[in-house]
Amino acid sequence: MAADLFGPAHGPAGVEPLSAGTFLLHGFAEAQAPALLEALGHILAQSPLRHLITPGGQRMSVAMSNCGPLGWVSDRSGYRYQASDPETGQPWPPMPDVLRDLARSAATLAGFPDFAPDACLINRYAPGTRLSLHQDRDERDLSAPIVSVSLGLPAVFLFGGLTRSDPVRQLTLYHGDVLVWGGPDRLRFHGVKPLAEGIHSLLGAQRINLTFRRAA
DNA sequence: GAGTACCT
DNA sequence: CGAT
Repeated sequence: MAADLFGPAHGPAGVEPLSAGTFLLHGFAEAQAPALLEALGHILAQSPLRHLITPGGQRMSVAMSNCGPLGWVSDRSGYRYQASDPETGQPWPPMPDVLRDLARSAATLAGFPDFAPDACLINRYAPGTRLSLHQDRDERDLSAPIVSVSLGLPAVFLFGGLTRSDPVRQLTLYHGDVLVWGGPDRLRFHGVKPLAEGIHSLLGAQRINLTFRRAA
């Protein structure tokens, strides 16, 4: 019957609803991982990973870069999106089609059709790297979802509510997983626990996270 | 407008 | 969050 061919009646196979506007696409990017990493190599040769400084003056443990028309940056003056890499003065590298198309198809599967990201934040986690609980609220367009692609070592993702004190769920994100949140969940607090030591067969001792947004 | 994904 |  249809459920055998197309998955269970509650949704496509491999799409796990976590909340009204949040979906975990197990292993959705796994087959594309080599192509994604190839594209990433070219991007990072133009705009290298670097540790940004928070407005409070602290060095972030995550190493970041961007591709696409806009990139997220933080320094002593605050958080913002901008069209050029402050490190090089050049525009951020273009967003390769393989990245944009992956994000778009994942968003569609999660119920957010026509997702057209104009920013892709690239985060590298080494063992011990963490990202404390925060909201993605620097984007002008909050109607578009966030699409998060996990590559390499697994990480414990923290997924809270709409206020900082709401209870926080923990879920492990594995290589190839894609998490999509939007609509009523778009402003949920989230973060990542310190990355555990390990060696991934493709990426070695690191996790790479790609986060696609519609910033403008 | 400040503060902010930083720290204990 | 607070000031307006």
